Amino acid sequence: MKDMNFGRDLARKGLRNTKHRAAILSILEQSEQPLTAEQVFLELKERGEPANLSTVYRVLDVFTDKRMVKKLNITGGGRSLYEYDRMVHNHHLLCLGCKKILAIGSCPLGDYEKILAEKTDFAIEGHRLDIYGYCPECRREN
Amino acid sequence: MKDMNFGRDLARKGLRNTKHRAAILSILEQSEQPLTAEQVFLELKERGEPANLSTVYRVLDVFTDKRMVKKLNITGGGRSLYEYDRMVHNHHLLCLGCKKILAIGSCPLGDYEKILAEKTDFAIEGHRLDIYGYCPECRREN
DNA sequence: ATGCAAATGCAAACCGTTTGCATATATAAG
DNA sequence: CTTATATATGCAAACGGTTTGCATTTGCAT
Repeated sequence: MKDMNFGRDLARKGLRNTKHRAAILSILEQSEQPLTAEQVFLELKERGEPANLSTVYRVLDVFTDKRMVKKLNITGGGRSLYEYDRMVHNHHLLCLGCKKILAIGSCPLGDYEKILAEKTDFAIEGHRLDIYGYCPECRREN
Repeated sequence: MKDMNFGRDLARKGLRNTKHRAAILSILEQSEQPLTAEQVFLELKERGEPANLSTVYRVLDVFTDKRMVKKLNITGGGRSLYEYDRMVHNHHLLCLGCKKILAIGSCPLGDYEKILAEKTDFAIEGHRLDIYGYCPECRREN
């Protein structure tokens, strides 16, 4: 967080340092929540670095390829979310009321994957786990 | 499986017994794999009960509402899959090679959800867990 | 400073899915 | 069995998020 140098991060990944890319990376790095492409697009406008929506998609794609950003499909259908990749394995807890998303650092699947690999003879590469429920605030409200 | 009466199942759910609905339910019930709307559409044609694609979507929606079918978003983006709901909690193991999907009856998340509920004060309602890897056949091939 | 590969803007295409409306059909009432 | 009516279907058009082709601009190596 402190003293981020996104230009250097881009160069390290072999990417050109453009203001849009630096801005998008900054937006995602600073966001508490994963963001949609459109939210990134709108935030760029607010920051005075307006970009075309297709540029936003292209940049997010590149970042995803380079493992700088994670693309999430938590909501199931429709739109994707993007979050800054802090290089930790995590999952997400989604509030069905206010739709807020909490990142969860722990993962209960290590042993299970081993058991599953034995049982099925699959080479397990990974998993997706999202958990949903109602957050304390939303529980209080109804 | 034996002696299925889909017309009766439909009536029990308050749905009219049409040939498309009975056929779609039968197709899903007999399928080893979850199917896309288009696959259902094509199979209907093969069975001599051709339906419009929008009808297929509407029927799948109704079935999903009535909990006769589960709508899956395993692949992340793009298309949804539909599977006959056998009323058991399950997860899916997807082969990244041949894309086949295995249903897994076991679920490792019971205790974890309790712990998470305590830690976060969320009321946990459910979760989504998909696991991916390479099946025995695909492992052998490369 | 300059040349070239890569990034961007713009508009149009894309693809899975949904919708409005006219017609056809299943079911309940007589 | 017939009829009335609510519901299901077909068709074509719209939709929403995302992608793409192409002309223009920009970053960066030289």
